[in-house]
Amino acid sequence: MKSKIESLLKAAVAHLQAAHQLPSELSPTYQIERTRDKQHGDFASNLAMMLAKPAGLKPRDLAQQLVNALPADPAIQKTEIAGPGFINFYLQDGSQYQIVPQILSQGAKFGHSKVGAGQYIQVEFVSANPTGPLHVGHGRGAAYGATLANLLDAVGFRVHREYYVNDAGRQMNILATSVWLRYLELCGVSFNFPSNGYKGGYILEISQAVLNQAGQTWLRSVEAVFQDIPADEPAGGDKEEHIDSLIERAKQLLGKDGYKVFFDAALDSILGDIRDDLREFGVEYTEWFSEMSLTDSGSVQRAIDRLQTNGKLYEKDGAIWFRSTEYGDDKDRVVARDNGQTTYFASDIAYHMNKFERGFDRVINVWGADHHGYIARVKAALSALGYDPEKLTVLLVQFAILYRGGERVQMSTRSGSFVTLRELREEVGNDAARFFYVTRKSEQHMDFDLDLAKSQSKDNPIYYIQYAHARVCSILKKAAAESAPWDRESGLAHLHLLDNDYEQGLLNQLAKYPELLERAALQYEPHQLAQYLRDLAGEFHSWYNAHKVIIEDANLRNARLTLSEAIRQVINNGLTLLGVSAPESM
RNA sequence: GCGCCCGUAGCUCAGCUGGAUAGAGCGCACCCCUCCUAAGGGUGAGGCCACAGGUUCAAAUCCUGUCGGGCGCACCA
Repeated sequence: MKSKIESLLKAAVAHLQAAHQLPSELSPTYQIERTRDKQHGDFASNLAMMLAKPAGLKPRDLAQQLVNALPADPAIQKTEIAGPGFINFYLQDGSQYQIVPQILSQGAKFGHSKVGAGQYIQVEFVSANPTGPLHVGHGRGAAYGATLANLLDAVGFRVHREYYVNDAGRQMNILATSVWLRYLELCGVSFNFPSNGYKGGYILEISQAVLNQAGQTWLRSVEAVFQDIPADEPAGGDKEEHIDSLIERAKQLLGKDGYKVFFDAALDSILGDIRDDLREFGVEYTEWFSEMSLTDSGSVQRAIDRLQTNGKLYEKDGAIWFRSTEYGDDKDRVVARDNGQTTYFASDIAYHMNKFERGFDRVINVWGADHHGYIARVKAALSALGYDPEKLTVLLVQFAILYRGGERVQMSTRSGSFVTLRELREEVGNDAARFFYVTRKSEQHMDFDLDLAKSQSKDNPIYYIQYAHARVCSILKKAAAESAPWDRESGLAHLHLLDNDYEQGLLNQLAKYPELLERAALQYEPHQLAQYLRDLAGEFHSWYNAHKVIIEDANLRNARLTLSEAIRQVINNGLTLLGVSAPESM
């Protein structure tokens, strides 16, 4: 409907331009919105106010000219000029009912569109280091990224969902070494565990698994392990030097194959756990992209060479630096350390180069808000490589703060007392977790009330929406049981009987759904869909309480059953995009 | 100190990419099931949209500054 009105207005503008009443070089943006108040008709446009100045006319006078030039259309009953110069459109009586047969015939596809025009878009999200289980912070990124990808899919983009696996680099070495050290402890060796090592309980489980499988093959004496290793921090040394030396010692004592046993055991176990966790959370990926593959395939070196060729690198203090300040970054960044090791940032450059080489029309990164400082350097790298940094959008997700019993749940990575995503899912359920995570704007700090997410009452928006869905199912069942089953044809033929304010409001709300989806997708704001569903469920519950559906009058009954089914379909479609189930009974 | 995000009802948050009287839920005070699931509905109170300037026919929305909160500023990942 909006696009129809837009084309009418365009025609009017063109007509006035042809008559030289408007300058010909105008390229206005056509804003047509649904009115909030029925007194202002069904749709309104502010076009006359926007064009008043360039046209040299008073807004209301221009509005009058536009209205005069507007082609007649059967769907428009009348237009009015109101307020400072709004053009209000009143739809032909009866047109509001058209949405119902549309919903019924399109079913699960209702609301989908083609605005994405098949553009190839990558959404990279979560990408947590495989050094431990996902925690509740990652959960928000997962829910947000997955829902965003679903939305983009629904409006016609070709979506590639990707998880970047940081399986290379120092943290992985610390992890592998930690597993080996725990293994040594299980073999009865006694020593002080490095303060910078990974201490979570899951490490011990991996060590135990290696022990079960390989026996004491990789047991080395405490003397061999710790001889000439610089002191750890509690002993007055440097914890970084300490752990780095232990990593080297592990590689040396275990050999390439032995070290790989621990490295792979750690990676496979933790990454496997992350995959299971996300799958159970309803999050699926097109691709799990390995950082190691970038090094192995020479992409990292290739990216560095390309920057070198473009004159964007220089050497200082033995390290190789990238001139990111040329592109607005705060300072230049190191891509290769003085010990020859390439940095994490170098991998990141190669990864983003790879993304662009794969030919995505658009690339979206969903990052934790604590990474915002990296945006400038990554975009700088893209520019320096000769790509358009505008094609990359980085969306930041703020952390969620958990509350239980009105108290903030304390979390800290250092003490290991963080709440895992799995614990959250087990406590509140997948549906509530998925929904709660996306009810707020992603860049908004969020309070996650665990008690509310668990409560089974109208206070809990997810139950409230699911209950609306179940209620419709229940009505349809009840109607069939009372030998007054829903007659779809009769219902569609008598939609005009739906004339009270509740029903009119519901029809209007349903008609908004396709526009809502499009906006939520293009603005990358899944929370709009969550809000919408809450509103739709609310209007449905009010109607349900005010008017009975299963009544004697067969025509009105069927019309109401038809409207109910349309509501159910839209709620189902929306919940599906959110990754939330739509139960038939509760 | 510099950069990014955020300040809307007592609380948690929307506010349709600048529009016509600022919305919802919770909480609070009342009310509604011989009636399709009360896991629901209704009524009421509650706001100088942090503050000060500016742009505009029009600002919660855009710009500048101030104050307040969060997060970043490694040859770590």
